[in-house]
Amino acid sequence: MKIGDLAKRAGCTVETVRYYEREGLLPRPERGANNYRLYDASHLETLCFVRNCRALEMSLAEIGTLLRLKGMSGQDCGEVNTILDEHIDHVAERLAQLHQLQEQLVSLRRLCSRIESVESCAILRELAESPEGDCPARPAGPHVRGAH
Amino acid sequence: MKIGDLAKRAGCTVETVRYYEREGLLPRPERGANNYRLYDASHLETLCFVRNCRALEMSLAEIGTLLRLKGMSGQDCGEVNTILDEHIDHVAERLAQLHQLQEQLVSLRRLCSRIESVESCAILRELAESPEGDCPARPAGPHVRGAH
DNA sequence: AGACACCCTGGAGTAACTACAGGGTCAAGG
DNA sequence: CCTTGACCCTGTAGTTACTCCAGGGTGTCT
Repeated sequence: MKIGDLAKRAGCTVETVRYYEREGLLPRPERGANNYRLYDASHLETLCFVRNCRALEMSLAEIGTLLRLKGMSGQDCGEVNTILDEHIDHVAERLAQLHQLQEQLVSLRRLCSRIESVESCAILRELAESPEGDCPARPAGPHVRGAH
Repeated sequence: MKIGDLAKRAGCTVETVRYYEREGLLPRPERGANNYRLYDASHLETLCFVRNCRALEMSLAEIGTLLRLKGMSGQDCGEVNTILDEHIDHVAERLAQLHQLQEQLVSLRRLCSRIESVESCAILRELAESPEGDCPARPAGPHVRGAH
């Protein structure tokens, strides 16, 4: 099958397919007399593998490692499990970080309930504060320490 | 003050300060006879503003807009609130997405509890599945549809 | 005079694509 | 036979928000 068919079946663009080939995630396929790439079912499987991993937001480096492990028959899948566990931890950390961020944003947003002038807007004032009392432009205002 | 002092007070690197200047977020400061940049308190305030916004993961484009609004005295802060609301929505969407991702990852991980060969590992099999039954390499295996 | 810390400019590198520009190939229709 | 349109090719540049040099100048201390 040609690159357009492959891409459609895997749900990505032809540019992405060529990109994966350049990055070494997809083996270089045969070429027809017209220099078109010609793919078979195993290419499709590999591409689906990559796209599924990307949908789970793994990095291409992680996916490359998984593909190498997948190809080493006789090997056990302990490393696969480890990579997945690490990725799960990574996502958990990012989730915690975003939760905290969301709280900070919401409490910042509450500082200005009604429309005021930009000079008196407590949001803008809060955002101009220095990390450790170092921004001397506005000496000391009402300000939500602990919110961030 | 010199760029190193400014950067230290705002908690960032000198490269980042110069980058913000290039991007138009920080006004071009005066230069000394030695061509060194010379900053004052208002530069520090602006830099703190940018860094605080970045800590809240706003984009530099959003921050630029906020800075322009902040500078237009006489203006009301309705647009500021709108930008913040949109950013909060954006973070909320990302949070929901990551929650779903985490569930998918955990149920994928459960497919392989003990160490097996890479040929039989259900994680690797699941990851090779096509989006719509299109990957014909392994005709039909036990497989957790609905997990993703 | 030398060592060291700081400053300058300009350019390359990061992740994972996306979007061309400029060209070739192929099948169908007029 | 010619054209149109859909596909394919290579190679390069752009995206975000920095980070990290290379190669050079400046300022202070000993």
